[in-house]
Amino acid sequence: VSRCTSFDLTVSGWQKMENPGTQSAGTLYCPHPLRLSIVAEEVATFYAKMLDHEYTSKEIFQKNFFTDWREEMTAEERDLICEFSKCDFGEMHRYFVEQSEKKKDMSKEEKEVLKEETKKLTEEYGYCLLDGHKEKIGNFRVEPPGLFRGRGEHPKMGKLKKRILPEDIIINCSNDSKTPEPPKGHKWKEVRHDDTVTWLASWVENVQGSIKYIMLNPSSKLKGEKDWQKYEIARKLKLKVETIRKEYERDWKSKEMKKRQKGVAVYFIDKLALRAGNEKEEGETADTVGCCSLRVEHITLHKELDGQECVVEFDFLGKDSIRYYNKVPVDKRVFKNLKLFMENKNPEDDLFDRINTTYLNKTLNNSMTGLTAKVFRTYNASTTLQEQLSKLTSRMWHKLLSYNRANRAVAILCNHQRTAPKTFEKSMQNLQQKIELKQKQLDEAKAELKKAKSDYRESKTEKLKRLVEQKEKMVKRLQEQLKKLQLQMTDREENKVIALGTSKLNYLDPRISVAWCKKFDVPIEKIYNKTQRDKFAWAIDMTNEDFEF
DNA sequence: ATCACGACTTGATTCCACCACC
DNA sequence: GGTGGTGGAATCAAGTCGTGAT
Repeated sequence: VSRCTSFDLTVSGWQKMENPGTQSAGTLYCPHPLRLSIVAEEVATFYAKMLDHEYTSKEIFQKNFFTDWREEMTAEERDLICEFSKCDFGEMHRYFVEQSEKKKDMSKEEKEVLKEETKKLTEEYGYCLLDGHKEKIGNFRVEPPGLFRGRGEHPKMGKLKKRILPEDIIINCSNDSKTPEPPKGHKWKEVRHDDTVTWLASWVENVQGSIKYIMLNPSSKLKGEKDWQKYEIARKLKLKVETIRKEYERDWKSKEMKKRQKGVAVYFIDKLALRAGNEKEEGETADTVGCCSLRVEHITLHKELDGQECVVEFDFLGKDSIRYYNKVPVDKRVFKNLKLFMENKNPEDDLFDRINTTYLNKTLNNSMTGLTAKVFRTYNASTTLQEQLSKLTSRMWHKLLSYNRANRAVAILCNHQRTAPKTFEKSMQNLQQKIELKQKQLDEAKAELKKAKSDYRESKTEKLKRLVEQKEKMVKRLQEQLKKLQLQMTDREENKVIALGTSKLNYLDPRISVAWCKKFDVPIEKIYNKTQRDKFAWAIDMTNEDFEF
């Protein structure tokens, strides 16, 4: 813990203390400033830094923060500071705003020095040796203390995430390697030599009690091999999927309710690429669901909707509290079953009350070794990309736009969303302006062409003929440019709340993209940036244009 | 069957450096 | 030369799924 500066936390509403007691907690006046102990001050700064963030205004966030903050206070501070609403973090906040201004105003040279320092750190700590190969580490820094920000309505938002000390950290390295030295005056919690796992270091995080790991970068051989395996299993599913579909269709008629539920659940997972939906501890996390944890309240059945029969309307919060909303026409038998599953249940009851992910995965594994619910997502995503690419790629279209569209189809399937960029509206307006300008130019060019043509009809000179040709060319070029801009506009509009990155990185067999690039003579750099090329090096190496997922 | 835990993948958001544009 | 827009990297939360104890 280091004190960068000393703040005065302004606390109002108390009378002057005659003798506050300790040296660290200074004199408190009403409503004058209070000097905090180092530990309490640091925690206070965590909050102060976030002041203009929306979640600091949330009651749960404030409550959790205040409770944890008070635990870090000295007894005296705890006596003085008992009401959150009377604390003013303004001065601290201003300090950090100033700091970031200062950082921005640093000279080029100063920035260069900093850059050099981080580079040195990366070189020293950012790599490890695995089976004699130097490999990049993904996250080689321990997570710093701060306030926990969960996603969605997280019951633990605002809680203090404590500082991790060497005494909390387990090091995992091989027997014969040189054990990394702990910082001076400290010891590691443990040094072990477990070659059945891939992590290099771990610690237990205090908010959720979960284990955090230091692991290798996706570019490493270890991760690459795993990635390749994943896609191979998904390809195996492609060969087997018709049989599996017949299996679960049979389940829809089973006299065992459990089997029926399983059959419908797998149908959803297959058709809609839903996640498995493990059960979660209530009150510990945000209330989100996946397939197996769907509740009655998350679906609405429509015998008929918008001219379609047997429509299921899904509306629930999935991973990261991202809303899944979809209206899907389903098989009649599925529809009937759903009705049955919902009978005599309350909205908050489980839709599939007889099954869970463990059971579901067990039966999937019986159908095909290695098959689990998530394989369907990978399979579905990669197949969709391949289909869309062959459907959309044409000479007429800009190839990258085709790729984007195919990628987008997958992102929509997987419900990968993002919050629209802050600058979205503005950049759309700019584009719109460009389009209008281009349109005007085109109109003018067209008029000129018309005139040139009529001139040419008047007197058929060679010169005028060339003028007509020239104007025709001009119109054509402008038309193309306009079309390109409009396409770009559509592309951007369609991408407003869709995130392409996740599917590209985790669901799309890179060999599909590599093969497509080779087939259509698109440089791989147009599709994958440097990091991505490193991660997918295995695929770039082994794939030719004939690859089929 | 149920549970807790451990390891690993997947995911949105935030941060930051760079580059086109004025 | 400043600046704002953007893509890529970093961050760290939140899933999936397997294991082993009860």
